[in-house]
Amino acid sequence: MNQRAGLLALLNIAYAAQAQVESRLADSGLSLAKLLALEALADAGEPTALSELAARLSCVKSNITQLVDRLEADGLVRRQFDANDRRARLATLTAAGRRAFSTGTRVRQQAERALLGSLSDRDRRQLTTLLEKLGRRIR
Amino acid sequence: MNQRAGLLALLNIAYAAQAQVESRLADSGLSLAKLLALEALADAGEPTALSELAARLSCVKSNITQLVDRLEADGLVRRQFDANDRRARLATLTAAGRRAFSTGTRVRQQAERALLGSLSDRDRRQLTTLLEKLGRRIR
DNA sequence: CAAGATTGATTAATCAATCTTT
DNA sequence: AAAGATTGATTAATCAATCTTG
Repeated sequence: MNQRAGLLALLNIAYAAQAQVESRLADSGLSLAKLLALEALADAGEPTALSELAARLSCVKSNITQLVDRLEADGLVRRQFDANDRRARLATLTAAGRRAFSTGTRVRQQAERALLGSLSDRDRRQLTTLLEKLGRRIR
Repeated sequence: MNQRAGLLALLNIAYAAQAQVESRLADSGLSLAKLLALEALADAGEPTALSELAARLSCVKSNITQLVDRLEADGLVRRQFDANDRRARLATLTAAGRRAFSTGTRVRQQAERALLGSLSDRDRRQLTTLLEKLGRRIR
């Protein structure tokens, strides 16, 4: 994409920043999508229904089905049955999943500091404010 | 994703903004990826090799192959042979492609104004400056 | 019928491998 | 061998349709 002003500038930067983080995470066999799912599970602290996971990650259920498929294939997550509702599947972190979450989070924070650390405190505050304004207007 | 500070805030806003534009474009049967390809062709003003297109859109060649497949199926673009280099394929806009480019661009600009127009001139200048700073640091 | 989850199709991007032409 | 393009596999997301259970 171009570096023209406006929306495309925002998209270009965001995608470039994400690519940067993804490439760091890839060294640990993770993607940002996978890491955020692990984080949601870790935050929940207990087996979590896939539909609940979809809500927390604000995406569609079928996306979670496939993401959990891949996480399960990686051995980071396990599916369990829900004793209270036999329609539901619960996802839980495995030991490897907890390890991946903690190293992945460290990697992500490092990459994030490398990116946003190039801004001064004042610039970073300004950026946060502007993104908040935009965010309010969007949804 | 969460609305936590930092990188994720940037990604959330960017994705939301893009989704907004995509949904407007979808009414005309376009996506942002397709529109940007049409724009690159219109800007070039002449039949353009797919590898050249990949360079202009800064993506991988195989992506362009498939994007042009879809644009060709939509009747917006045609592949031609290159008389000077028989390895190359040239993409050209059809009449429908030129029309789609012009209406799509109007839709995009409208959507963009609806998004960024919520910011004051000063805020918009600030945002541009900050994105430039970030962009310099990233690549 | 509605909720939970899955499956299949499609878009969009990547990478690796391949095929043709230079 | 290198350049241009394509193909096939994979990740990630969406939507529509389906199946099971409530």
